[in-house]
Amino acid sequence: MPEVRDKIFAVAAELGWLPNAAGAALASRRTWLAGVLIPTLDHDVFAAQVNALQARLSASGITVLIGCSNYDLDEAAEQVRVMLARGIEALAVVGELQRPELFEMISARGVPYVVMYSHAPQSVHPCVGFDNHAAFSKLTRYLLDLGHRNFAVIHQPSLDNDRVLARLSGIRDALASEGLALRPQHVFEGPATFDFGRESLRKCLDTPGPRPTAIICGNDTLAIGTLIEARAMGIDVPGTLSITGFDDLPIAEFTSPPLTTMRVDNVAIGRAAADYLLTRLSQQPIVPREAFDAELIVRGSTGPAGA
Amino acid sequence: MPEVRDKIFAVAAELGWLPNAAGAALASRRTWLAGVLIPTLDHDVFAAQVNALQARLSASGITVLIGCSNYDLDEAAEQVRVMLARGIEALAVVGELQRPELFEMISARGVPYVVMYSHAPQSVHPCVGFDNHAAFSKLTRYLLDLGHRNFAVIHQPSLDNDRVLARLSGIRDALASEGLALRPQHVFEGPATFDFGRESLRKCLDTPGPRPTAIICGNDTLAIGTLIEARAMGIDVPGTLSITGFDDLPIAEFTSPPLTTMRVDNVAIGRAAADYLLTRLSQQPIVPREAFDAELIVRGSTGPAGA
DNA sequence: GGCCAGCATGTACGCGCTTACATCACACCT
DNA sequence: AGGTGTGATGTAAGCGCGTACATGCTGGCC
Repeated sequence: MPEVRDKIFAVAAELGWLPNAAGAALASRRTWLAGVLIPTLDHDVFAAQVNALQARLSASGITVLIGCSNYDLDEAAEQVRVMLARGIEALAVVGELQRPELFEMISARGVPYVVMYSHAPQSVHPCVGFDNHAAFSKLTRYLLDLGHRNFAVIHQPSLDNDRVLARLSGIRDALASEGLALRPQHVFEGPATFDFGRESLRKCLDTPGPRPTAIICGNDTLAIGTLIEARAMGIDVPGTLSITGFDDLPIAEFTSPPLTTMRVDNVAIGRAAADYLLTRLSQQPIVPREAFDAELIVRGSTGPAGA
Repeated sequence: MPEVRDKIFAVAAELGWLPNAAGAALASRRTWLAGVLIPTLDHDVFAAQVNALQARLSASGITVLIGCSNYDLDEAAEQVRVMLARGIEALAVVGELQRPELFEMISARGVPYVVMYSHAPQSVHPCVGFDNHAAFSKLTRYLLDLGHRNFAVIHQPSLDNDRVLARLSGIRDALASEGLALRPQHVFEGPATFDFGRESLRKCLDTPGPRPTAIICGNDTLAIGTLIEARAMGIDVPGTLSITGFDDLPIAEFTSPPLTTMRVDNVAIGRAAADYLLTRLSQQPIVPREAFDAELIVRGSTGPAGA
């Protein structure tokens, strides 16, 4: 009767007793803890991933420790250090651009890990995510096919951020394939806020020389800011200016005009990351890396160049 | 030289050693763990609070365990149980409507706790939040002063949710003070999505009898959905219909018309909750409950009735 | 020079649990 | 009837730390 144990636990719980996890961890050398390292919870994208990952792992009885790096690599490594000290048995980390010691620490302990969100084809790490470079190439390709030749980019801080860096090079490579390049004055880097999008558009249009006919934004927030400002300035979108975003926020469908953007299934990514770690934990054969796709959602904010 | 210890730790860290938290916890009877229980990470409001709380606590060397109840009271109690088993030394929980055993468990262990986000004046629990009832009374009062007499409400699920319940009664009480009441056909309860806002507006206007001149929405998402649909239906906002939200999402400023809503400083709430727990943990005298205020942000989506 | 206070150093116990192993009882087979 | 295997039950060791206490040492004082 193995259920006896459960009965004991049930009655003990009624008496207010709970097993002490520290004792159990020490004795069994199992903590049932996993970690997830993200830049911040303040982005829907990461919150959705973490939520899904946590739901999956907690269904398997494992508790997840959430660490926020605030986009700081040293902070990220430090967070992993404390997670390791707490005995995490698996780790999911957003982005593969990390201090080397981060990966060394977890490898030295034989802790299975997975890089979430980004997926560089030639990465040395197991990844569950999509190819940022390919996604932005596809997006740029779409605009090129629409006849655009003059581009601007408004993007979030690229420092230490492989996702943003990959997106930029995805754009640049697609342009280069047509012999085109970005004018430095047409590249704006700053906080991912509505205001930065607005302000960048104004600066962009104030720049002497040929105006861009398409603006690629690093995410929907920047794109919506740009859209707002374009509207305020009386600029015809997409008539004289096409604008794209990334993330497909729920609101993107309802801006005016509706925003052309790209969609990534963050819930699926979080779930897949959890599943990967779970199979690693159960010593089962390693499943091949899952590559997600960023889907282009064409709406009203983009159109033919010079229409 | 107490710094010797630090040197040892530093050199040990270089060798790849990390202190085992389970061992430390067992021996010192301190886990340096705190918990936070929220409905879901998928809402900016909670994500912001958790982010702030975590930042504050982690600065004091304490790790926070995040539990998501998915708006399920049993799940909430279960989450607290596992947190307790893991040895949390403090707990912040969103909402005071919880299974009694939840509070019993933490009280039995003498674990300090605080209710976040909501703040009922006569609550038996320490609270760090704002008064949902008062906030929606204020909002309703504002609309009444604008001459509105005919209201509709579109709100999120109220089951087991003290915040939503308090909001509804705040509206009802304010109306009652003018001898008014809500027609049941003008109250719509459903998921907090754009779509539910849109669909509710359509149903609302299809309802025979006098049409409302003002619609109070449970949050900005519902309000924006309503706004979108009103626009699509060619309804003049605020000319023939006033619409209000709650949360003051960044986008609220940029809808057309801009959304009248209420703002709550969720970062400050998270921080204050952390501070409260920290002082309780340090055995210092208990500071008085902090009551936050929901600030009314009047924008273009509201105007005089029948203007 | 001896004594003790004060500090540095060393040692061992125990936190609460898991688990491997020893013990025991029982039944079955030869 | 004795031996052996199976399963139930009991026992004790030890996981990796913190800490309280014992021990050793040094210096200052009478």
